Parts: sequence; C-alpha cells; structure tokens
Amino acid sequence: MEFCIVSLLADEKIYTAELIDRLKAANLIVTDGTLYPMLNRLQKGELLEYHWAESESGPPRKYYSLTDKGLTYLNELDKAWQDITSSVQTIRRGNQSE
Amino acid sequence: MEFCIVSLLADEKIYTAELIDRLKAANLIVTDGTLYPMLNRLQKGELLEYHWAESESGPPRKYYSLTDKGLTYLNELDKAWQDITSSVQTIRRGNQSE
DNA sequence: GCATGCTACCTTGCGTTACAAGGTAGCATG
DNA sequence: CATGCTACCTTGTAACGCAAGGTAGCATGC
Repeated sequence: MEFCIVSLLADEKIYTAELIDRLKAANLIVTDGTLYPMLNRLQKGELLEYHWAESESGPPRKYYSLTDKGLTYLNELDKAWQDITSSVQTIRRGNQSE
Repeated sequence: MEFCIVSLLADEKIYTAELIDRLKAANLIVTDGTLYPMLNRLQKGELLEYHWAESESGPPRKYYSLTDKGLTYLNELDKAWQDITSSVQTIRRGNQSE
C-alpha cells in the first residue's frame, strides 16, 4: 500500500481524494481513514512534503509530493516488492499441479 | 504468507520445520511462532488436515495437507494475488519516470 | 445572512497479522 | 538418568487497514 502511495506521488502532486481515485482506477480500494495516518507518518519521516492549495469549490487541499529522501525510499520499496513477487513465483513454480 | 503456505501444502505433506525451510529457500523468512497459529487456524477452518507421523530422531510430527476446501481456497488466493500484482503493475506503469 | 450540504482534513477503536520470547514435552545419547 | 535437541504451542507487542465518527472551510439557496 505504502509502495503504491509513494509510487503515485513520485511524479505528481496529488491530494488525498485524488489518490483514492487513482488507486480505485487500479482496482485498489482504500478509505481515507487509511491514507491520512499514512501520509502524516511519511511526512513526519521527511519522505513526503506538502503545500496547501485552494480549491475552486470547497476547502483548501494538501497536495503531497515526494522528497529526495522519499525517492530513495521508493527505490527500496521497489526492490522489496520485486523480491517478494520473485519469492512467491518461486513458491508457486514448484506447485503448478493443482 | 498464507498464500505461500497453502501453496506449498497443495501437493505435499509437510510439517512445520520443513515449511520454514522451503520458505527460506525462496527468500521468505518466517518464524515458527508465525506458522503454528496460522496452521491451527487453517485447520480449524477445515482448509488443512494433518496426521501424526513418527520421526526417526525425535518427537512425532504433524504433517499437514490440503483439503478439498483448501484447494478451492488456494484458487481464490491465487486469483487475489494476481489481482494485487496486476494492480501494482498498473500503478507502477504510470510512474516509470524516477 | 443564515441554514444546509458538501468537501477535506483528522482521530479513535477494532480486528488481523507477523514476530520475539518463552514454555512444555517427547525422544535420543552418553 | 541427566542433558540436549527437536517439535509443538502460547503470550505479549507492534504495525496495518478499516469503519465510524468528528471538526471545519466553503458554497448554495432561501
């Protein structure tokens, strides 16, 4: 999940509702109660930063973007994800019989 | 994790220490404190069954195997895993830029 | 200009999962 | 028969995602 968030923020400044929409478009259902704590945590870890921007219709929004540190972190997550999928593939390869 | 366990038990009767070895061989590190509760849970859900078998050197072992219900469950997990990897791929595909 | 509603932010409590640590007991070995 | 190894299992802890609920800005309609 974190991997997906950080990945989406890699080259775009997005606020929470947009994030949810992007994830939904990829068939990943998440609620805002999941994202807000995660975004705050990542921001406190200096992996994300944000700036306020006014909305045309409603209250202002927090647009998040990746810091340099966050970019490094993304590369680690990317590697970790590759390791996991590779491991699962290894497990599954031995058991094609079902 | 559950997916890996169920997958490994699909065509072999294995006991816990062997399971840990197979997972380790695929670069997945798990402790027995993780597996025992999981195996008991799956067995209570009638997804796994076990039989005792004596060891040549030490106490008897519980050899687990998949039930029919467990096989159905494995197919669900397999589909779920494919969905997730597909979703992550979609997310990543839009962000090759870093 | 005030009430209503929508949007966006955030918090709290719950269930689940994986781990570390510790505990019991069978069996073999010297 | 004492020691050690193996195998089983439990307990407490931390992290994660979700559901539900809560605050507050801004727009809209009367």
